[in-house]
Amino acid sequence: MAGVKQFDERAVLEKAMEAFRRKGFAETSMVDLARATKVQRGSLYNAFADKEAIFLKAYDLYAERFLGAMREALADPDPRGAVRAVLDAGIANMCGGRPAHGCLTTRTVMDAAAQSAAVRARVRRLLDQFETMIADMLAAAAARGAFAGDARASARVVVALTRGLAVLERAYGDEERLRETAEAAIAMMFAKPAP
Amino acid sequence: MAGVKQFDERAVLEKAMEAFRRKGFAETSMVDLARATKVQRGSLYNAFADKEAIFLKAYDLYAERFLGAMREALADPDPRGAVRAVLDAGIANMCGGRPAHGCLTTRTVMDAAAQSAAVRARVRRLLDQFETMIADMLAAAAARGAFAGDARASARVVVALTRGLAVLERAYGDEERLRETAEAAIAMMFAKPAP
DNA sequence: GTCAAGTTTGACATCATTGTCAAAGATAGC
DNA sequence: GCTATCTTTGACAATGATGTCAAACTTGAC
Repeated sequence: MAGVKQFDERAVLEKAMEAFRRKGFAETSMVDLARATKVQRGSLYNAFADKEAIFLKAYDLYAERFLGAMREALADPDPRGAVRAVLDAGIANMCGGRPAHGCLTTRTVMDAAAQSAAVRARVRRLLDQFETMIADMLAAAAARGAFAGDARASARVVVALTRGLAVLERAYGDEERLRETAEAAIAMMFAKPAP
Repeated sequence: MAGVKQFDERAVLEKAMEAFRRKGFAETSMVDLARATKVQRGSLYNAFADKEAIFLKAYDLYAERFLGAMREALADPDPRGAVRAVLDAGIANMCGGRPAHGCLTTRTVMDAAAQSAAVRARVRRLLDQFETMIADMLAAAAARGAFAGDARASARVVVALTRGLAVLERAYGDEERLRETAEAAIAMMFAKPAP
């Protein structure tokens, strides 16, 4: 059939996101995307500029959900609980799916083939927003006396930790291990002052 | 010329390592390797089985140096100082070069095209050895009463942190920022109990 | 009904990459 | 010097990717 668009752009981006999560930007070809979305390659080129354009839109979808999940996790007023919830949500995000999705942001950052200015800006923005959300939570806790330390710097540590967990997920594929590591990190970072 | 090998295998692997650090396993082609090593592509195929074989040998070279540097860093008997030295060495490792090398292990772990069993085993072994070195140091410190906590779990946190820093290096390309984040992490992890 | 506009489809050109191979060439050992 | 052996070199086939395009086709508007 022709004449009118045969597919829902949103649904296509959803499928494209799945594909990119599975194999990363560089390793996902237009043929892969066509297969995953059940839309002919030519139609994809007609609807979007190129692979990068599809990626950017799919990534926006991903970022929206990721940040939404993190915002929820950060609702806990106790900074320790909030950080635990953030790490838990991060682990759930990357260990979901079969085979496990992994972290799209981390994979994209490390992908030499995804180093266009637009892509770099996109992932940086997500990391910046993520960091700011955590910093805001910590700053609020500090204002109440529930946290001592530099909110911004500590937020960066938490972001770094989540990135590290994403790498270890790929290396070992062991969710339990990630949970233990996250727990240990929380124990170290929020060590109760000795009485 | 022909008849006898025109190149030093060690020197070739050195150059190959540079190339892999620059672009990662997947993005480095045999043509790239030929250019970088000044050895014809056919000669490379003659001397090694394929790209993966070259990578594995080059990675061994890298791992040897990385672990050597980390062993030195861990000589500091004070666990806080040792962890700082480890993070410093890690940052120096990935920020060296122009453009900065980045972390070869992290990149390889995240590279979907480098997921052969052999490559996976190689990077896992490096991470395991790294972790064990840190755990041993912490266990020794704990035995002297200079560290309280689970040495193994804490070592995993440190490894996770170094992986996270490697990701942030790629994302932001800002060494100073990495140093600040590392410092903040140490401050959080080795918080002095309140007097 | 006709037409303009947009979509689909398959084909095509181009390019990069991998891995193989045969021919040529040089060396070391005898 | 001869020869066996290994290396070099350039060519080649196969594969897979990207992006373009014209032709066929629908549909909605008039």
